[in-house]
Amino acid sequence: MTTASTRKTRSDARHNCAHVLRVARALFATDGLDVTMREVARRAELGVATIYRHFPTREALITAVFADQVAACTATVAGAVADPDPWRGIITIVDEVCAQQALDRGFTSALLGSAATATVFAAERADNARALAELTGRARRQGVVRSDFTAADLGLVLSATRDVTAPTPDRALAEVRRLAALLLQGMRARPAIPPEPLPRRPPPGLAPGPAR
Amino acid sequence: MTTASTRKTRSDARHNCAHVLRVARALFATDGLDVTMREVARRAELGVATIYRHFPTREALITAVFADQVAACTATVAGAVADPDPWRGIITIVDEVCAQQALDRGFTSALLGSAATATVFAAERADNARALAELTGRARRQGVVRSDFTAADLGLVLSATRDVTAPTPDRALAEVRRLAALLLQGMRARPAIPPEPLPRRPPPGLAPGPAR
DNA sequence: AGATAACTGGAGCAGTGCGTCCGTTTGTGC
DNA sequence: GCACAAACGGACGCACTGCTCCAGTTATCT
Repeated sequence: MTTASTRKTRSDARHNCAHVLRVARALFATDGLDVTMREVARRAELGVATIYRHFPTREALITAVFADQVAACTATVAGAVADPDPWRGIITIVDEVCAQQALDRGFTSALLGSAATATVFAAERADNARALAELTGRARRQGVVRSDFTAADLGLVLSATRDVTAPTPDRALAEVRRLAALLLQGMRARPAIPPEPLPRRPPPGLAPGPAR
Repeated sequence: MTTASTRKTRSDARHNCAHVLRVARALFATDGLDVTMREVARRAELGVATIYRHFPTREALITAVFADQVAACTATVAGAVADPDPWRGIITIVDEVCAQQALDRGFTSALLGSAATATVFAAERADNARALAELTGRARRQGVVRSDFTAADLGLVLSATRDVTAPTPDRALAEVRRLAALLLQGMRARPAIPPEPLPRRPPPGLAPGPAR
């Protein structure tokens, strides 16, 4: 690690590394993050040990696979925050991130964290949270979103589109877009209808509850 | 099965069955559906075999645990459909179901289906879908929701609140309510702002995509 | 071409989950 | 009280997952 060996990394190793990355990306995108290492190996037509040589652990593989997508996402957020029109910035973020989520089943799990990946990309998540806070604050001050809108709401929106299940990617994208549109509509500043009183919970005894 | 045995089921067996059901309900509610059978047994202070005697399979246990909650949910939907005011019906459904989802981590997975439970409660789901379709149709015809609103949208709303993660049940409930409020706001009929054009996807090359 | 270090693949290890078997305990009817 | 079927509990089998070991292969440098 400190001193480079006399030999360079063999070309087939480099090729296989990239190949694994490609295959894993495709698998994670279609089947989600809980694909087994054996399955990745099988689809790459390689042995498991080969994968483990390039990516010492499952989590490392996930991190490597999603690194650039997460970076792109962070860039999108940064760009949106820089937008002089905060509302357009919000639209951009929601639109982009939701599209990413719909087209790649693994992406959301990797970024937001799931059972398979505890704390990967925590730093990026924190950065994004800060950026989102600034953006929502500005939007609220400019009065383009409802006055009680917070960064937490925007986070809520982004996690609401988490697992919209649909048979095909096209339909998933359509559904996520639809949901995002509804939510953006709900976020807009608008004095017309008050934020929904949500009155009366009619039949008591509806929720038996945890009984704990 | 055809002829009842001379003996009745032993009282301890009945007691244990109910006890397992109670414990499992509590565990599923707090920890989600992927709780181990061993864990259920441990918490119930019983052997695993005892659980398997009363509930031949894991899925059977889940079904038994959530049967009444699903029934209550279906009843809520039916009641809401019967409401002369379709908008209030929609609010009721969203409110009730979201509350249920927030307070019981297992409920949504059990009803909507997840990795752990493939097709349990499929019939109830179908019934609810029919009811929802009728309700949304009526709401649309009466003009209380945006003209392009469909039953699929309502389903989207209900699945959007799926896994809102929060440290405590209280906070989960608050977040889900908040999300539901935003969505209901977005669903309302309103000519003011058009349904969000969602223009320009600025930086190309944002989504590397599955590369498949 | 030949030496050699790096790379590879599949068997194997440890851990975990669901569901079962069987010897032991216990509630129940007489 | 006693007999006995029913219920119990924990060890066990089987399948699967992340990860490692080691003998065989192969690209690269001279």
